[in-house]
Parts: sequence; C-alpha cells; structure tokens
Amino acid sequence: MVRKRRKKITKISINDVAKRAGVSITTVSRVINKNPCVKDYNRDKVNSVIAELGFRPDISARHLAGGRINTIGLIIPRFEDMFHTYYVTEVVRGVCNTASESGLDVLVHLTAKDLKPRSLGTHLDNISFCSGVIFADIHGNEKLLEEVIDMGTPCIVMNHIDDKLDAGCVAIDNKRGSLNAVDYIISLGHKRIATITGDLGIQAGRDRLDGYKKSLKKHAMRVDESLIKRCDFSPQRARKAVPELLALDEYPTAIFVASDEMAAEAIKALRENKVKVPQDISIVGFDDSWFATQGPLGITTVRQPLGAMAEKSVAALRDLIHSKTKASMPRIVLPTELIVRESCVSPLKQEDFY
Amino acid sequence: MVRKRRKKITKISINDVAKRAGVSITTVSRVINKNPCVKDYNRDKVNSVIAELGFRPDISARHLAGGRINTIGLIIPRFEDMFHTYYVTEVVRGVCNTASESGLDVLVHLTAKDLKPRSLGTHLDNISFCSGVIFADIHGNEKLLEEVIDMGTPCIVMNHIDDKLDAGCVAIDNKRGSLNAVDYIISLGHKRIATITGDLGIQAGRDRLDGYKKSLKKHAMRVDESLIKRCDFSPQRARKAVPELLALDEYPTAIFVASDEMAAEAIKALRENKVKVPQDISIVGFDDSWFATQGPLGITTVRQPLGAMAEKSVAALRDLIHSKTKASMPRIVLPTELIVRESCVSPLKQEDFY
DNA sequence: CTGAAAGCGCTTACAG
DNA sequence: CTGAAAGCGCTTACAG
Repeated sequence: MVRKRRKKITKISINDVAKRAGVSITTVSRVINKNPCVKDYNRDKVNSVIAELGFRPDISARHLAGGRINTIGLIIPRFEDMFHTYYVTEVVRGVCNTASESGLDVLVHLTAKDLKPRSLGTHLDNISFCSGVIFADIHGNEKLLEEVIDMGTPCIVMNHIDDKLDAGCVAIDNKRGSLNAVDYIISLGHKRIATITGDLGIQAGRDRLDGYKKSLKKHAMRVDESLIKRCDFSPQRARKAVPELLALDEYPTAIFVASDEMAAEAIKALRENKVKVPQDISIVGFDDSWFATQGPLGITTVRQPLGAMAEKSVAALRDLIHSKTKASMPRIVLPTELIVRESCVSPLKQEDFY
Repeated sequence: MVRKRRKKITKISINDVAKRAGVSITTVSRVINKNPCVKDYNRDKVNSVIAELGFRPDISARHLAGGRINTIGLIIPRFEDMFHTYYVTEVVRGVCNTASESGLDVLVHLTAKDLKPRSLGTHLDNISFCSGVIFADIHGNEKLLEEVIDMGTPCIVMNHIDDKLDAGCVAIDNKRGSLNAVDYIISLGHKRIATITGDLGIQAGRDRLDGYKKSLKKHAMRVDESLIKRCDFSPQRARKAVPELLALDEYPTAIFVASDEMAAEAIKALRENKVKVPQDISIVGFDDSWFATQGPLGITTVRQPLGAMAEKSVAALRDLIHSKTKASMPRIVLPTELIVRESCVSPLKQEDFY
C-alpha cells in the first residue's frame, strides 16, 4: 500500500465551508444539523464543499454553543472485580450495540476503585459532555451519581432499584430469580440447602440471598445461618466457603451459589476435597455466564437478560433525554430464567451414585 | 439516608467565580490551570470561592479555547470477539490504571464491527476531543487510524508493529513467543507437532504461526501443511479443527494453539473424542489468560505482558503528546515467557500412559 | 429560505 | 502579579 500524502492538519472550520460555498455560516450550520429550511441548491452545494474540504464540525464548539451531543456516557465501577468482567462485558456490548442503532455514541468511563476527590472532578469533566449517562451499577459511585444528577444530566442506573433515586432504574429480578432457583432445588427433594452469597453491599447480592431465604420460608424450611456463607462474588472467597461447609456436622446436599464464577470455583474446590458434583452435592449458579459452560460440567443456573437490560436502559435514557417536560423516572425489572444443566440432581439420585 | 435538597442546576461559570472573588476571569483561569503567577492571597480566595460555588470548568469551552485536555482515547476494535475479551479486559485495565497515575483520564471507545461511514464521523468527533489516542489493535480500524493521524493527534498502536505507520507501536514479541513454545515442545521429543492458528488477518496471528514454522525449520523438521489449521481465535473454529487433525493418518503428538481460549476448547473437543490431554496429545497455548487455569488441567502457555504493554503505551503516548518537536515514533517490543503447566509432556511419557 | 450578530465558557497574548 | 479584550467554532433567536 502506497503511503498517502499527509493532508494538511490545519483545522478547517464552518467559516471555510461557508466562504467556499458562498453562503453564510448559519446556512452551513443548518445543513450540518439537517434543518429542512434550506434550499436544495444550497444544501447540495454545502454538502459537496463539506465533502471536498473534509470538514468535520468541532464537537466542543458545538457543545459549547448549546448543540445536541449524540453521546451518552456509560460509567463502569470497580473494574478490578472479576465478577464484573462478565457482567461488564455484556453490559458494554449491549449498550454499545443498542446505542449505535439509535445513532448514539458511547463514552465508556471506568471509575477507579478508590475515587479520589481529584478524579471525581475529572470524571465529571468528561461526563458533563454527555447528554445522558448510564451507570452499570451504583455501588461505589453513589457520589458521582448524585453529582451527575445535580448537573441536570439524565441518568439511568442499572442493576439497582431505588425509588428515592432521581434517576431511571433498570434491573434484573434477582430476588425472584434466586427464589425460583431454590424452589427448583427444593422440588428435587433437597432438605439441607446452603448458599454462597455475593457481595451484600450490592443490591443484586442482597436480593439473591433474600430470594434464597424466601424460598426456604415458603416451604416451611428453617433458615440455618450456618448454611449461609457470606462472600463477595470473588472466586477466592467462594473457595474458602467450601471447607467451612464441609466441616459442618451434616453436609448440605445442595448449594445455591450467587454467581457462576463462584459456582465454578466451588465445584473445583469440592472436587479437590473428593466431593463429587452433582453426585454428592448439587450446585446451582447465577448469571448463565461462560463459567457455566466452560468447565467439564454444565452448571444449572439462573440466566439474567443482560442484553435486554442494556437495551431497556438505552431506550429509557433516550426517553429521558428527549422528554422536555420533567419526566417521571422509570423503574424496570426484567425477569430471569432457570437454565437446567447437569450440576443439580435429586438427592435420591445422588444416593444412586453410591 | 435523607434525600439532599437539589442544588440549582444553573451552570456557574468562571465569571461567577471572578465576580464573587473580586478578581478578573483571567486570574481565575490562572488558578484553575495552576499558573504560579498568582498572589497567594488571590489564589486562596479564588479557590475558596470555587469550592463554595462548586465551580467546575466547562471542558468544551476549555478545549475550544485551546486548553490542554487531560484525556486520552482508547480505541477498541471488533468487540464481539471473545478472543478480545481477555485481551481487552487486560488492556483496558492496564491503560486506565497507568493513565490515572499520570493524571490522565481515559475515554474508552468501542468501534463497531462494521464501521459505517456515518459512524466513522461520529467516532472522530469524540476522538478529536482527546490529546492522544491508543488503538488496542489496528485490525479493522486502519481507516480510523489514518484519519486520526491526519488530524494531527498523537497515536499509539498496540499489538501491531509497522514501520511505515506514523504512530508509535507497542507490541508483544509474538514470533519469539511461539518460537520458544514450539522449541519447548520439540525439546520434549515431539516429532509431529500441529498448530491451530489465530486470525491471520491480525499480525499477532501471523506472527504466532511464523514462530511455529521458524522453530520447525530451525530443528530441520518439515513444515507439514496438513498439520496447520488456520483458524481465527474463536473457540468454535478451534473446535472444528480437532476432528480434522484426528482424521489424519498419523496423529500429531502435540498441538501448539495460538490462544488459551482456543486451547481450552480444543482440549474439550479432544476429550469428547476420547483423546486424553496430555497423555495422548500435548497442548501448548498462548496468552496465559484465565482459560489457562480455569479448566481441570493447567495449560502450558506463553505469557504475554499485557499490563506492561498498556503501561508502555501510555508512557509513549504521553511522550508524543508533550514533545513539541516532531518526535520519532517509538517501536517497542515486549518479551514473553513460557509458563509450564500440565498440558504438555514428553511423548515418551505419553507412551507410559498406554 | 437566508444571514448578521450575540453568545456559549474558557485561554492566551498583550499591555500594564 | 493582574486584567481587558480577542478569539476558539459552533448554534440560535431575530430580522428580513
């Protein structure tokens, strides 16, 4: 490939276009913004000059002058966590895809784990640029969210429902998802069901634990605190929970794990302790992430519609941006689906294995 | 938590601050920009007013007026590919961490798989905002890169070395990495070594194949085309390569796979065909990603220093941005490291298993 | 349908 | 050390 000659890097502006096309900059601006009130002749002329000169409107100037910016922000918290890796992957993918279909551009913004005062400012600088913002989660970014709301920027919070929030909320029905999962485990005949929880500082973590408890109560089973291992979505913590569970006088026959990644790690840890899954202990995970199918054993899990969550979020944000009147903040909760694979069987069958 | 009263969302500007502090906007601007030529008394006064009013300079105005923007862009191509998921995760993490240490903010920009003309423009709008840009790979974004370079924006390309490029290049020594890997396989005594390649449209894919061939030649072994399965970094393609390899008159005793993700999938596919790893066939992967340790068998692999690549890229970009003179474009190649785990053994040992 | 002009909120010579 | 003023490149009433 022959190296092309460098174009001049002198910035060409709306003035250059106007001059060359023999019209005013107002007309050029109208053409750029697809304002219909321009004579065809002029529009064509301007467009051809734009193409000829390779003119590209300066987004800063446009923004400063009060023009619409077709960019939404996507704020991603605490990127370090592996838990968020799958979640974030799907959310980013979904938001970017949906946004681009609507002609929106996405500015992905990762917030550091420990947000220093200085960086809070920096974050807002860029965010102030967007016509709307989606928070991939609220945890750790409560302050940022508040500031963005105070700036008057429309916001959507994912994965967290809070009626007091002056932002739209789009989330998964985590409570019902885990309720269904544990109902399923119980329906198989399990009596001693443990749980390895996610981070209880995150709503999704709390809700998944709540659903577990609710299911037990619904079936008049006792909630045994020794069967509840409070973890944090990290595989390390999940791994540590395993020997604790095995040290109990009476083994659980099933474990509901609040994420597939933790479930996969728990299964590994169980194996290392010569406990077979599902023969000795059944496992149900959550997420339907790649971890559920990556290992040698397909993990029965709760699928969450992350793609749909992303879609709904973008749509809701667009509505907020375009509603000139003070719109009411949407609250959207998406259903989950139980995906049955091989990691959870009836305890009767388990005995067959012996 | 009690709901705080909403602040006024009326934008407060440098004028408000100046008026309140009893100085000119010039002085306020100097304070904001940490210009030392301000009397302490005034500086303190301005700073306290800024804090009191919650003033935050408008980034668009600042940009338009020619101020420095502490934001670099990170362009990520073809997000759909799973191969890129691990790669991207690490690159994003590394770039964000390093950048924030230098007081830089990162604008992560995902390019769609099929870049329509329109979105090319949109992309540039946002990118034009950054004082420098890092491309996480060049593949699929050649045009964008050229345009960004033509805009006069300093650029760094990761994972691809091209001397003709008017941008800095930071990459992994893929060729040597795979050369070492295959050398290792040969040193174990293997004679029939297959390879499952990555996407040969990507330099990393080509280089890993080249290294494989080079090693064979170095050891005076024939390069047998039937042992080369040209894939694309996707596990699906890798999976399909397995039965083809097994249909050969003579099995390979080892396979060098161009990514751990493909390696993990290949191992699964081999198992399903009752071929044991490493007893029947040895496997060496590439990346040292989580796939290498996630499965039941640790995969021997080539570790690439993605974190270091990110660091070097940010540092190089910073240099390019700050060098007022036309700097020469850096070419940085980072070494790899062979990580020996359980998936590759000597063929003599393999016979022991029979 | 069109254009002159004001203004968005900053930075930066320039003059003091 | 400080400030008045020009200017960055656009949008948007406003008047025609």
